[in-house]
This record gives sequence, structure tokens and C-alpha cells, in this order.
Amino acid sequence: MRLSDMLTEYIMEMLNETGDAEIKRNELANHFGCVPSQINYVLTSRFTPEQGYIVESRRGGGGYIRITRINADKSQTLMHVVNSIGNSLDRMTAEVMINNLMGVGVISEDVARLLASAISDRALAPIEPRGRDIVRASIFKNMILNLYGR
Amino acid sequence: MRLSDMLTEYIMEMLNETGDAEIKRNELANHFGCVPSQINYVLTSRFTPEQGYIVESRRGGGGYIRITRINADKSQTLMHVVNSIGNSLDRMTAEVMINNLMGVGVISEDVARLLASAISDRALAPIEPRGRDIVRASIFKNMILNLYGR
DNA sequence: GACTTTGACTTTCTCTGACTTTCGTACTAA
DNA sequence: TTAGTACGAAAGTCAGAGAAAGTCAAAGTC
Repeated sequence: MRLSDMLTEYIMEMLNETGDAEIKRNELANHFGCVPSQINYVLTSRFTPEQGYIVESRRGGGGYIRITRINADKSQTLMHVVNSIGNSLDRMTAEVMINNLMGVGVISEDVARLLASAISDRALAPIEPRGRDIVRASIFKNMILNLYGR
Repeated sequence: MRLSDMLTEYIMEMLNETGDAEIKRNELANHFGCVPSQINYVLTSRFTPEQGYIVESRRGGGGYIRITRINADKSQTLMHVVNSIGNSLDRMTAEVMINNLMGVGVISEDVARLLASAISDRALAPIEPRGRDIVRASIFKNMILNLYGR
């Protein structure tokens, strides 16, 4: 079996176990009895963004390489939420949605708070209560769609 | 774990507890069993103005180093913006404001995009054009105010 | 010919120690 | 007093050593 494939397998396993893999290039190379730059080759050929991975690293003493899987579900989840909204959305339902998205890790706390404040009754106070849910749906969908694009 | 990271963590904690951190370089170095100039390294690599910190110091007997987060400016700027908004706000003006805030580094690009999408004509489409600016002002102020608290 | 593997060389980040600058205080001289 | 000086106690600077990771081209394999 190829060296590259063994390294790939090793990293994949770490990813499956803990969700992300943090390695020390030299250590890993040593462990597999290969040259350190081999690790780079594996990373650039098998863990690219196109293949759904993010690689971060840091040089110098105490350096590291961290590989993370891109959450493919993320954009899907956002889309799903958008599609489930009709042309009206009451505040309670919106807040539940926001909390869910945050709970699943699809949006950060900061984003959640911004969303919540944008569609709060306070923010929409100038609109007569009857019309609020319509506007709320529109704003909410637009904001989520924007997130999706990022 | 790196020495620099431990020192960073230590300072961060002080900042979170009391809002600002005042240290004695030699004491701290001694406490962490390192050379004093290591403190300077951490300060110049992790507590720069770009990263949102101000570092003041004084040499000689009774000297000290004080690290402060530059939140004061931030909330002040945000407040200023909020106060400058009446009960109506057109889209162009809002976008200029958002860009300014981002330019000054008070809000991130992500936040800027969220703000923009929340007050876009598209998001406010359900409202008859003449009423939009009123709602826009309200939403915008609410979102900024929320940032202010953060 | 395309993909792998290797190794020499580069860049970045961290840590250290010698040397410098600044500040406060105590002491001295006019 | 008042000014000036000397000294000690900080913090600042900088260059060099060491520890990782990155790059790239040449050689090897299938």
C-alpha cells in the first residue's frame, strides 16, 4: 500500500474520531518513517477545500497542522430553513429557528444575536402588528441567504 | 503548550475579570520561569492595536505594563452612530454608515454583511416604499445597540 | 505520462540573553 | 532650599539560536 494512502487513512481516522485532526508534521513523518514534506504532499493532494477540508497550520516552536472537515450540511441546513419559511413568520417560531441553528453549530452566537435583534418586535415596532410577520419572514430569509453565500 | 500561549491566556483572564491588566514584567516572567523579554514578545505579537489592544508602560522603580482592550472607542463610535439616526434612514445613508464602521474596524465584514442584508430594499420589500425608511431606522438601531452590548 | 517520494533550501515563529533607556530616589554641593 | 549627580530598579531593544512548517525541483514508480 502506498505511503500517501496510509497517511490519508491515518488522518481520516483521526477526523472520524474527534471531528478534527491536529498533527505535528515532524512527529507524524517520523512515525511513518518518511520525509516531512511527504505530509504536505498528502495534504495538498487529498485534503483540499474542493474535497471538503480546511487545513490550518503554524510554523515555529510548538507549531502544528490542523485538518478540519467542512460542514457540508451547513449550507444545506440553511437552505432547508429558508425553504421552510413561507411569506409569514411569527417571532416565537423565528427565535426557535435561530436557537436551533446555533445549537447545531451552523451559526455563531454573534450571528444569532444579530438575527434575533433584527427581527425582534422592538425592531419592527413601526410596523402595525398585523404586518410584522410578513416583514419578519422577508428579513429573516434575506439574512440567512446572505450567510449561505459566505 | 507554548509559553507564549500560556502568557496570553493569563493576560486574557485578567482582562476578562477586571477589564484591564496591569502587570510587572519581571514578576510575571519570574512566575512563568522565563526571561523578561519574553513578555515583550507576547505583547508585540498578540496584543497589538490591530488586534484591539493598547499597551502602556513605565520604566524605572515602580514601573508597570498595562494592557487595555480598545472597547471604549468601539461602543462610543456605535453610540454615536445610533444617536445620529433619527426615526428615518434611507438605504444609501445606511450603507455608508455600515462601510464606515467596517473601515474603522468597529464591526467585522461578516457583521457588515448581515446588517446590510437586514436593511436592504429586498428584505424590506413587503413594506410599501414610503414606510421603509422608518422601519430601516428602527431595525438598524436595534442591531447596532445589540452589538454595543456585546 | 501521471502520480509519489525525497531532500535541499526557505520562511515563520518562539525563546533567550546581552545591552540600552528611562524613571525615581537619595545624596551632595552651592 | 535648589540643582545637580549618582545609583538602583524597572522596562525596552535587538540580534541570534532553535524549532517547526513550507516550497520546489529532481528522481523514482506504476
